Amino acid sequence: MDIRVRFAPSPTGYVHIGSLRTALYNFLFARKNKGQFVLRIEDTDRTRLVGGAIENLLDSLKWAGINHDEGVFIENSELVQKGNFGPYIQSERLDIYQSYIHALIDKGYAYYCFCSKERLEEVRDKQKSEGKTPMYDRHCLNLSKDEAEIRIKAGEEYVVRLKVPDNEEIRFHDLVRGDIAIHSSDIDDQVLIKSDGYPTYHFAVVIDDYLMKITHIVRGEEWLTSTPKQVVLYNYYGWNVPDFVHLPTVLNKDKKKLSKRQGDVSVTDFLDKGYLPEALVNYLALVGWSPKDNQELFTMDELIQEFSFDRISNTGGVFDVDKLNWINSQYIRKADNEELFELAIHHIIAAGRDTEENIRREKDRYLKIIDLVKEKLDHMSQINNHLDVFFGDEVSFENEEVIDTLQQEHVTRLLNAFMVKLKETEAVDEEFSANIFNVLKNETGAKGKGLFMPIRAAVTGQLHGPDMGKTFIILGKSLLIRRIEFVLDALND
RNA sequence: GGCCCUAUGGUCAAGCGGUCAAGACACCGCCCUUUCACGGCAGUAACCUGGGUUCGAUUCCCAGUAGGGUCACCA
Repeated sequence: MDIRVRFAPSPTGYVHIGSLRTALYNFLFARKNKGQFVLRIEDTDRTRLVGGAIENLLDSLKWAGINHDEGVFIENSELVQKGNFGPYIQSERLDIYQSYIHALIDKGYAYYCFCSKERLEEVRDKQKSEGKTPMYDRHCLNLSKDEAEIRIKAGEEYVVRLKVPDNEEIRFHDLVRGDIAIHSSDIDDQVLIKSDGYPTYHFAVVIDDYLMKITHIVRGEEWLTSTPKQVVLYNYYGWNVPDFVHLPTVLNKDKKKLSKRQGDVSVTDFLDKGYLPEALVNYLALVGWSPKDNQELFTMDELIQEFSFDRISNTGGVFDVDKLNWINSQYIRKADNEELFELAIHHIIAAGRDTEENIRREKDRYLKIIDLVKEKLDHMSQINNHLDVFFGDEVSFENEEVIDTLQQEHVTRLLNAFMVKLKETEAVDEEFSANIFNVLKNETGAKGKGLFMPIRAAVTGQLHGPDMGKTFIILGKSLLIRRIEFVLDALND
């Protein structure tokens, strides 16, 4: 049997990082087993729809390199659907759900319910106050078919509910958690069709997974306890139950489900900060799954090669930004400077430093800077922290220590000597950079930190930073001269 | 509260009856670098508790405890 899996988000906004991991695991499993990966849109809650959410979702998946074979795609900024099991958007499958719900009602496996929301509320409140688990009291279970039809014709609002079997142990197998059994008396008579005619998740997911021939349902752990409801449906229809794989939750530092309040949770948040997609995917793969050996850095192909459900852990994992940063920094160091430049542009503009036009005009210079500082970056938005040093005639002193360094007695003489050499040289090139400190040492007698630090302080305004010689070359002769002039003036005042 | 899942260092995690209980991130120290970073080396730090089963439990079973999930006409 061909392996078929699906990722089935609802278009209610940004893509959560946990969802991305679910999509990733589905994708890896499909690729590893030469199966099909379907993208289905679950938009049955008409009240929570967010415009543009599907496009955003598709963009995020594409950015991450998680590609599907079937379902909803975007082409020439139009949504299109591909595959033999469509439509892949649930709101376009209403007639399908209707026919399947009638089969259920006819067999007595589902029933009409006319209870008002107010009544349901009352029943729930009463049950809660008695310390019971709130559940539908089956008030409408025994309405005759005739009566139901009369009330429907009269225009009364209704829903269709699942008739959960009495006194039965509902069992299913999960590839991560093993055998799970829940007693039917703990399961509510779930609404299957809402009063607006749309199906609920629990109904639509079963119909669609069946019709789309899904073999493995890989989804978040939050679905684990509602799985029996779906298993009941499979049994009523006489369909084979697919394999379930419930993934451990991605948690915050406080071990709660990762949520927006506590920082970045959406894929676009990470894109905006300048994380590389390969790095995010690499890190995410490692929260909840581990390889056989101790490998930490994976290409997508390597992940596909190594991935298997039996190495998924069964405990929720905290999303550790420190480790993400480490992985991202590894990728940045290996990345091509051109690629990093394109990424950096976005952040330099966002920081209000310069226009795209100007940045591109100085591309060569930026490429050298990036090459020099990329090993200091966790993510590309940090590029801005390293740019001041390379731009502007004036030097801003980072702190008191810098000023103390420059106010040492020998420094004016040292800087003047440096100035002379700068003016003498044709260009500040590698040769100049390689020799200048020795020359200054011989001429001024300054040495060690007394030589090196004042120059660094004068040129950059800081006491630490990238290699001095390379910095000289990037700055160039004229800019260096203007800066030394600026500092000498400042020291005179 | 009912039901379900889970329990190894601060974090991710390996382990699947007998190990001095891996590795990575973070942290600390040293080396390299006349700075910072990178890199290299070393270090601190863990099997939730109590009962069983067993010659022997981190590993299997039960209970407790703790954490998480779920109890909607949301997914």
